Amino acid sequence: MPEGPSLVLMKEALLPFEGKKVTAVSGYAKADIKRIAGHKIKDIRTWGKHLLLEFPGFFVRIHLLMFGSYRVNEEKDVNPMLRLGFARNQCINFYTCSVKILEGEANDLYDWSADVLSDDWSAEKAKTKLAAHPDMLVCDALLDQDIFSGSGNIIKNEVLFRTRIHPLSVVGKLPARQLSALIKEARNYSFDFLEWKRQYVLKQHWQIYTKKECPRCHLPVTKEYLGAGKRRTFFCEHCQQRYA
DNA sequence: TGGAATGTTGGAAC
DNA sequence: CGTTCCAACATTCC
Repeated sequence: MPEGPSLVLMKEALLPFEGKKVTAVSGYAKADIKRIAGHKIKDIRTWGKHLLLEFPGFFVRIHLLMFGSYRVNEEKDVNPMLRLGFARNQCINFYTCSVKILEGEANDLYDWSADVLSDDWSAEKAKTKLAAHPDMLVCDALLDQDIFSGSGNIIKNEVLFRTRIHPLSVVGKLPARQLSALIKEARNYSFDFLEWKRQYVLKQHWQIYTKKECPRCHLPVTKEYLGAGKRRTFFCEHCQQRYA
């Protein structure tokens, strides 16, 4: 489910509820979700992997983590973390997710220039942030939500393959051209991901993620658990150059 | 069949 | 006390 592009699709599915009043709230989320009742949803937006439901004076932040899911106007067999009821029996259900309520306006708390899918995305700012972390591995950089908000493990793997950069390359050692390509492709692949996911054909377009053989040179793909979070990483030793 | 995983956090352990 | 590690998450996939 949950890399940035999947959140954009979720937002699209929820858009019909913008401007609608929440008439009932339930769920086992620990946050004070009752206060949502009676308020109209002012705005629905995303920041990376965060879904933001804006109400007057506060907003709800939903993160699907690894296993989260949602349903519109239907129920799953498990209890929802958060259920929002509307007129005429309409509802939104969120399952197995993180729900937080934050005070004020989302605009005051989020920097949309970090969101790889945002109209406000700034490649320049990403470059500045990367320059501030010269020792960081590129496989970690592409998972850093302050630099590439919305990028996840699939995007990481595919972007590194497309740019032919080895995951253990060091940010500060990347030649300017490769650094620019990395930043550009993080956004570019995210939009490909979005459209492929929309068409239910995402998986068939994976070039390296979960693959056994490199599509370029046909040598076996290497699979290792790399980076600070030891995340699953697929790469081609032959086609992806290591800058270290 | 069940181990691993598109993710993050909170708290234990050191 | 800073850093690291790991479990947990009313799950789903292959």
